[in-house]
Amino acid sequence: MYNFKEIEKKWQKYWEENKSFKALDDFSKKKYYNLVEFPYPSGAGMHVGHIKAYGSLEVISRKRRMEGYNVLFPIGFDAFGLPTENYAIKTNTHPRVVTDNNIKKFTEQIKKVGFSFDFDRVVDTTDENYYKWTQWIFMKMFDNGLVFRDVAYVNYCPSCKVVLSNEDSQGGKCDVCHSDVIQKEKKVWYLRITEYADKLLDGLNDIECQSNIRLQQENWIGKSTGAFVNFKLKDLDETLRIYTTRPDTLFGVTFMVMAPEHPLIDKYSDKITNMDKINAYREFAKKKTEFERTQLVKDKTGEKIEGLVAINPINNKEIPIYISDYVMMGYGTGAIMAVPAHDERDYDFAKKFGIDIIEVIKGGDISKEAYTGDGEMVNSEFLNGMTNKKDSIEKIANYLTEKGIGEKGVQYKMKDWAFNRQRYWGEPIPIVHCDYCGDVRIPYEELPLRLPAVDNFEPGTDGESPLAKIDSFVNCKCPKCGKDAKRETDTMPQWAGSSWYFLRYIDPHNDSELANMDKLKYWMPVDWYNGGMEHVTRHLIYSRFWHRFLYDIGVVPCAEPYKKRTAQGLILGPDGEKMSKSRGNVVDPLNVIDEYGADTLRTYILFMGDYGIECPWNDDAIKGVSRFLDRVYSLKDKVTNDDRNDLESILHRCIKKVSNDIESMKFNTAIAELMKLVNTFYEKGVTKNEYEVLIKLLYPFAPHITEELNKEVLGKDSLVYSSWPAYDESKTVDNSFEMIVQVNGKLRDKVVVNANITKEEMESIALNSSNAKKFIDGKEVVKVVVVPNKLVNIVIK
RNA sequence: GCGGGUAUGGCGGAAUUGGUAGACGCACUAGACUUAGGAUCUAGCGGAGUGAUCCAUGGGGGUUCAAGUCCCUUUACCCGCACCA
Repeated sequence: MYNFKEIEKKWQKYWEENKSFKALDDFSKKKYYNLVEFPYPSGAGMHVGHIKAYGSLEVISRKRRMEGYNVLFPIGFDAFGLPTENYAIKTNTHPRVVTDNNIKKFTEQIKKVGFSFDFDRVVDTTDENYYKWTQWIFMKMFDNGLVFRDVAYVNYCPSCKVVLSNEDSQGGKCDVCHSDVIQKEKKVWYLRITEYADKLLDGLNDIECQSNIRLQQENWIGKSTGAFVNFKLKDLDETLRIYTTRPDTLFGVTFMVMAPEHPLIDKYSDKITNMDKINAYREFAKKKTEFERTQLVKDKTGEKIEGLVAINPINNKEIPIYISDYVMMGYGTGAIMAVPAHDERDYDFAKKFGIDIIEVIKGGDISKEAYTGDGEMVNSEFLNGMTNKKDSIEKIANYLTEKGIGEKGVQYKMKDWAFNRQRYWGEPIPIVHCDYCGDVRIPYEELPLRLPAVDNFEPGTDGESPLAKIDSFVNCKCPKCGKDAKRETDTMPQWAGSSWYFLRYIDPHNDSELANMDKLKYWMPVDWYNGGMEHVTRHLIYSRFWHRFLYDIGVVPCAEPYKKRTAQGLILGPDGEKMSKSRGNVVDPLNVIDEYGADTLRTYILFMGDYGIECPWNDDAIKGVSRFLDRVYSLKDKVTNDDRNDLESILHRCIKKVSNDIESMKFNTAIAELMKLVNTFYEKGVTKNEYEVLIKLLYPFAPHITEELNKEVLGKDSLVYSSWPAYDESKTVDNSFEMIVQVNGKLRDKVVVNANITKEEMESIALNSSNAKKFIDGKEVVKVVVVPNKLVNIVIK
């Protein structure tokens, strides 16, 4: 085996000393900005998954440099967050120390893989010169009315003792510890991300990405259009406001449902005659876990609210009101008009509680089930006879507006971003609570608002931030009135720092602004962003939101930060299961580098399968790649100074295939093509020029060995800024091809023929081929199909 | 329930977008060189058959000169969202 240890060390040193991957702020050059999701520097160090995640754009970056681009390919660390804090608590070490150690370890490991990152632009979200600007953005949002505080039911993890956003508690589980999230009433800070819902939705059109990435974001934003309708409560000066996507079914309403947490219930508790039952039901609903709620979908529960009756504004009919947990307080208005004939949930509920079912859309059999399809409107007075859903909705919506009983409306599934965490290791929220002035942000000159030193990082028993115990931090003067005030002691969530890091790479040491506008104009937007699918409904949404906001206040030059977004598939353990410590199937990349070298590891990870799809690790298969690189190395002794052109078309086809495959992230077939080329060279010999092509095409995957061979065999300096091989389309075709002869669609013969043969010639050669003749003889030839440059199909009877 | 995806040898995976199914690699088999091999090289490698051939891309049906690829239908698995009104 070639001496990869020596070679890899040598070239890593060379690149570092020559600052080979430094991105230049030279605006005259054509730029390319490749971004990979920066790692969380955990104590476990680098994972093979990191290498796959960075590997794609590593290859693209190396190729782009050879294509003459000024490439920005940065790396940094997303270092605030719970795992570090928990580790700090466990080992009684300061999170700063833990973070510094982990970053150091990670950096060493990244360098050992030979990634071509620009290490002069490293950002660390926990560095005060960085989080100063995270706080600055927060304050700008505060100034622009995008930050508010509210008492609400929020996702709360009882184990981590922390409030979670919707994005952090998907599926009802805590993102960090996976315990069941409960709903707790708390006063929390929110970022008004819903105000950007439409912009985030529209912007998706400007991002080149796989359809599932776009779709997931669309679903997460969850826009629906419909109408709000106000129902009067009988004998009360009160309206019950509901949201519906089908206002045209208003004549089919036979009951209404309020969420258990709906405020009108408490407001009119004196009017409600069965309040004891209602309260009992609310208790029952509260106790249900997310799991139970989803399991009992068919079996609706609820209670009729006695004493409150609604009036249908369209026909003044009296409508009973129920309470049920199938209506959520967090969506729409927390109350619905129920149309059992045309909604499955309402149907189930009506059947169970014996409520009338009125058909207003023809087409189904409502005695058996709800009909949710389209059809002719009936029992609906002025809507009767209409068959187009759009038209009937439009008509009723106009009617509602005219009569002042409702209006068109839009709803989103996405909710505002619960933004505070009761934890130490995060950005302090730069807000002061003053008894006289309310919530006041600190002056910009006071940034950064530093994290104070503490001894104990444990949150308080009531889920209080550890910062609350530091009097010197908490007690301060109100920036507005100068009286005694108290600082906010919660910190920002993990996702804050990562929502704008790609901007800081552009100008990482700027201490007067987030980043210089001229530099931003040059580098932004990010040309290509690769990362994990798991961030599509979190980081990707958040960072697009922040960037859109920064665009609106004129800090960045473009609305959408990313031009193109791709995602890699997971690397599974050798057993085909997700890698995890508890399963014991984790592959340590450092061990692989030790045994086979970084070039083999990098190339193998991209060779193992379709880049976008998960694929199990295979300890044996890596040997094939190791063998391949060995064969490339040994080939150096076969290189001749000859001049020849019999491999010309093979070479040009190979350049074309490898170039195209890299661009479409089909790295596995690109590498397969290079293996084929090496096999050809072993068979037919190789000249210096041909060898150079191989070396250059292989370089983005295996840079160390190719740099070495480039120097040793070709006597050239470095491949970093050499040129990417070009191919000539006209030279990719041979002057002869293998013509396929089929009889009734079945392969019967192969004949090598001249490339510029006519269709007639092809036909006659096919008809006269001895193998085909055996099948044709004695039969009638009905038809002959000729596909130029490919095949002839003889149809017989 | 809704939305999206996948199904090809013993394994990971290819297939110019309707035109030679199984590229490339692993594993395996035989041989060569070796004191030795977890090294290297040569040959073979979907199934059946001595063979010519036949069968084969989850199952069934269809369109076509030609289907892994298009259409209908069915099964299994994976992923995302989930009582969103």
